[in-house]
Amino acid sequence: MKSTNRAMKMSALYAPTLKEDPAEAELASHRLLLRAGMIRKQAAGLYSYLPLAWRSLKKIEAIVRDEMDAAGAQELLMPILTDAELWRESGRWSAYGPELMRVTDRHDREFALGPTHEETVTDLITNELRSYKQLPVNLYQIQDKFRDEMRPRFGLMRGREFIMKDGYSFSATQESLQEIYDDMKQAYANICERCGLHALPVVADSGQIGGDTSVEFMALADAGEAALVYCDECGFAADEEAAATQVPVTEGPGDGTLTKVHTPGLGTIEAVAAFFGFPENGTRKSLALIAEDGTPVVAIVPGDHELNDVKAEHLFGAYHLMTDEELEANGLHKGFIGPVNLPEGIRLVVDESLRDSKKWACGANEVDYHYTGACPDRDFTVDEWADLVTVKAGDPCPHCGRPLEGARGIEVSQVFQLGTKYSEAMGATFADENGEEKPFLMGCYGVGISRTLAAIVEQHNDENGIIWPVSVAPYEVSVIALDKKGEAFEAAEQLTADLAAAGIEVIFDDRAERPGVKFADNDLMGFPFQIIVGKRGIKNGTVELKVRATGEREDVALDGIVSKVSELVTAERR
RNA sequence: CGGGACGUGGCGCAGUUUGGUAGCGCGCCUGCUUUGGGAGCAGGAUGUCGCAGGUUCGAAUCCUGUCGUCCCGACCA
Repeated sequence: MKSTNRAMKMSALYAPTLKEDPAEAELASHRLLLRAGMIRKQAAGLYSYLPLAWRSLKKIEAIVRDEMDAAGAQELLMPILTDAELWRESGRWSAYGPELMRVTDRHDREFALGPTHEETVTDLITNELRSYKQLPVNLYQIQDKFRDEMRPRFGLMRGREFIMKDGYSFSATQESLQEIYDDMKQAYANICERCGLHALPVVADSGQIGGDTSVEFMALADAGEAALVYCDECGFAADEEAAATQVPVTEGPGDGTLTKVHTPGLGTIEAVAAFFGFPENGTRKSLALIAEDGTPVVAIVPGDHELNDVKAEHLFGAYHLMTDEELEANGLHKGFIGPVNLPEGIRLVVDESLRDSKKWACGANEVDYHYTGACPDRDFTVDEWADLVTVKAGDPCPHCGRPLEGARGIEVSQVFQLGTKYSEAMGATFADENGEEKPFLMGCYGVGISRTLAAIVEQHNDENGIIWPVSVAPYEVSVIALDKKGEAFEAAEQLTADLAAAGIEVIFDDRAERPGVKFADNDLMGFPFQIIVGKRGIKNGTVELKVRATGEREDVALDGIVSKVSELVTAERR
């Protein structure tokens, strides 16, 4: 089947643009996609993709398919509706919680609208893949996914229905899984690059197993929901919540003898540091909390750092900070908590970074008093040393020691080594070389297609609208006819046809609008190259070429414009 | 789910405090003029004021309930 490259007429295009910012949109991507007539909301977290957006989405999908196929993955398509039985087998019917969209058929049989397809794909292959000789297999699909988000937001960024590429690999050995995982990681880096996204592969899981078993690709953007730290020097990057590093600490004031200091009303780190004339890092932050099992705990981190919620949950389960009543019941005083003279029965857990520090400035467990020179083992006993801090910008890189940069990011994709989690739960096994039944080693690999679109807009826009990278632009070139008829209009019409014949994706702004309206709409929609055709230029045999990204314009001879634009476009197709 | 805000022509908003004939800008339709950065003049159409009850002679406005949307937080492509 040969596809014909047709030019689109903007007079017929369904892309209702908005002059004013929609009240509901805050984020640049959300606002601009709405304004450019590319998406419309159906309900919270549910969007229609209008023709322009759909073209861009199909281009992103094409890039993803190309990279997947090149890496040896095979595309298939599984049902969106998935049997509840499968979810019960894996334990996720309950574990997934209210986020799973559930439906019931006329026979009262339960189903879920797939939020991801580990169960379905495992069920699919389990009867067919019987031998290690058939492995590995790597399958993927691109389809709509459903998640009943507690808070859909930011337009396409977090929807209840969204387009995802989800892939799953089945291996006989860890080496094979690792190999596919590495290939997928590389493919994902290529995808971001080809979509014009500046993204970092970020360690997502602190890795109890060790090594990198999950990496998220974060498109850097201030609007991103995730905070991350990264190192420009060695390329290390980690989710702020997952990052682990040795935080440098300064010693507190004093000569090292335990000294009680009257600090009336100084119940904050800031006030105490100021009082001693010392950096906040020289103080110790003590937090009182109740672990999931009810144990009262005092957790201590360097004064200028925060307790990491995720790490704390690993240690204490579903913990909570003590309320005022609980503090009182445990004999603790808000603002003056510390490791010395801790009431009986309170477990003391301290961040690793403080292990070698011998002169602590900390609360005295007495209202209006602090200690300086408090020393572990001599003045108090630590029950457990653990990694507790939230790493922040400026902390040393765990690999090379240089200061980490901080940034925010949009998680556009993730690769993950699942191991035998699902295959074991669902009894999916194969026979190995020795005829022994073993659970498959699985990996899963996801790309948020619709989110990628939003992330691209987030990174590529200015006050006038979207600036599409050529590789994902709905049209590569727009031809703007300034006149509604006559010689110049006909020249524009002919030029459009010539560009289309040259294999360029072109849209012809033939609307009976004033020039200002056309310029504004074309900028808003963000076509990378605009060719402006007016009678002024046509008289001299020229048209004007405008590059959306730079705003540069230049007059180009009409008979040379097709080859010139072809060159420019081809150079930037990826 | 907790906290906050908001639902008024297609879009953006005023009007609600202090109840009394529903308004503005943009867009839309018609005509004339205009035509290289969101035109001008003239004329015109479009609203059960989210929904349901209630109070009142009278409700966009007050009360109760309900639905929806957005923002902040806990989860995730």
